[in-house]
This record gives sequence, C-alpha cells and structure tokens, in this order.
Amino acid sequence: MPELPEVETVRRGLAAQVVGRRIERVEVGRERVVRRTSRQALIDGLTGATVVAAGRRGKYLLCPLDTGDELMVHLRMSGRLLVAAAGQERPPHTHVVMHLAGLPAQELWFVDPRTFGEVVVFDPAHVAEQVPELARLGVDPIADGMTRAQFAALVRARSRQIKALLLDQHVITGIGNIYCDESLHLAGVRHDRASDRVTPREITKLHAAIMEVLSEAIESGGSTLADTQYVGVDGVAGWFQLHHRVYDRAGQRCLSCSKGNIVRVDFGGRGTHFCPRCQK
DNA sequence: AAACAAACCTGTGCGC
DNA sequence: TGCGCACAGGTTTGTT
Repeated sequence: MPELPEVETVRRGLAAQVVGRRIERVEVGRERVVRRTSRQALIDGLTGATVVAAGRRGKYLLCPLDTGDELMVHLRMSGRLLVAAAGQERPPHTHVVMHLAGLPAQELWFVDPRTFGEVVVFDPAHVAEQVPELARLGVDPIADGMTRAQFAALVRARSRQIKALLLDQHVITGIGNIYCDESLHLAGVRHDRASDRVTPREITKLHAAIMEVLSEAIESGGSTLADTQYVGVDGVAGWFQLHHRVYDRAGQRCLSCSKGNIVRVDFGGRGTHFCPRCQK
C-alpha cells in the first residue's frame, strides 16, 4: 500500500504525536511481524525507551530511541500505524501495541492484515547485519533532494525498462506503483521505454514529474484507495487519489489529452496504467 | 545484468 | 445469496 508520500505522512504524524514520549509497555500478538528478531527482542528493546525522532528513508520508517537503538517499521502492502486513546477497541490484525506514557493516555498500534510488514528494534552500530537492506537503498527523491543531474545519471547508467528502474528501490527509493504510473504519465513517457534511450528533454520532464507528484501527494496526505486501507496515524484518509490521472482509471478518458482512454496492462506483474495517445 | 515468476498473507470485489 | 477467481499500495528469492 504505502509509498513514499504515505510513509512521509505517517512520519509526520509520529513526529507530532509520538516523538518525545516514553513507551511504558509493549504487547506483541502475531510473532510474524517481528520475525527478523523475536517477540521478546521487540518488547525488551522498546519497553522504557523514549522515541527521540521520526525519520524516513524510502518506505522505511526509522525512529531513534534514547537507548541508542532504533525502531524500524515497514508497512509493506497493508500495514498501518495508528495512535489511539488507551483502552480503545483495537481493530482486527492489531499485532503490536505500544503504551505511551503521559497524558492523554494513548497507544501506538501496528495493524497489518496481510502481515507482510514488520517491526524491529536494532542497534545502529550493527545495522549492516540487522537491517542490511538499508545500506542498499538508492536516492530518496524528497529526503535527499534528488537533482536532475543525479536522476539523469541513474537513468542513463543501464538499459532497463523505465518503469522497472523507477520501481527499483536500490536505484531510487520511495516510488511505488501508483506514483510511478502517475509520474510517467505526467512526463509523457511510456513505462516500457528503454531507460538509456530516454532523451535529455524527457529526463528533465520525468525528473520534474516525479518531484511534483511526490510533493503534491505528500501535501495531500497520500492516496487512500477504495479499500481505505491507508490512513495517517490519526486515522484520517489522504486525498491525492482525487488527483490520480491514470492509476485505477482504466477505460476512462485521459485527463491530459482528453481524447485517449486510459489503458491497463500487466507489466512485470504490476497493473500498469497509461495513455497510449500522450505517452510515447 | 535484466526479465519473469513465485512466494509471503488476507480481504474485497466481480462475474456467474 | 453463494462460490470461485482475480487482484491489491511491497520486497525478496530463484530461474531463465
């Protein structure tokens, strides 16, 4: 579910509501969500710790603790982080509950029906062994302020279909299926173009499109689709889905050329949406 | 190296 | 109404 804008929205919610608070008690339901370590490791790592910051790299949430350890949460497809009043009825698939000290009495929930997501506390001194994928993440367009030159170098470095390259978290981190399709459409570039044959002019447009789509999606609180799976920590839905021009609009009129119809095809196992008329 | 497919899970929406 | 199938925001692993 969540891509960079949704994860950034959650990060901001954590910064506002959780940073500075101590975790008094931790409950772990399904052990699968703490599979990288163990139920006990998460409880021991979090109990008594205060969250000192809320960070993000790509789709990874990274929260340093006053113990020197760091909390990492990845929402994957269906994960949610919610701040709720203490004692409030928990939704199905609430796998981790962190009881926050102070008033009002609140809890931070990790909810995840599909349990692809995970929660882990790790020691930053041993990040290479404990969360090795962090070191392999590519440039984060927003956090790193990806420049056109940086982007051009990445696109030109290899010959890959452009959508596959944009989705590769080792190259650029944070873009997922929705924002990939939206960016390619805004730039007028087809998903299956060879990256090393994208022209300098198109690279400029695509870079601008990525930055614009991600920024506007963040300002819109992300995209909440029909299943309303994704919401911020306060339970509030995003509204960028109202601005989608291709994603989930198969068969509908293209909002750019207003002549073509949006087509949906399978590309690398992902539903891919584009306008054959204005994307070349 | 790049392109696929499958795997990990549960829920929902659709056609019949 | 019920059933079965397709499909879903992500990432890793293994195979051509």
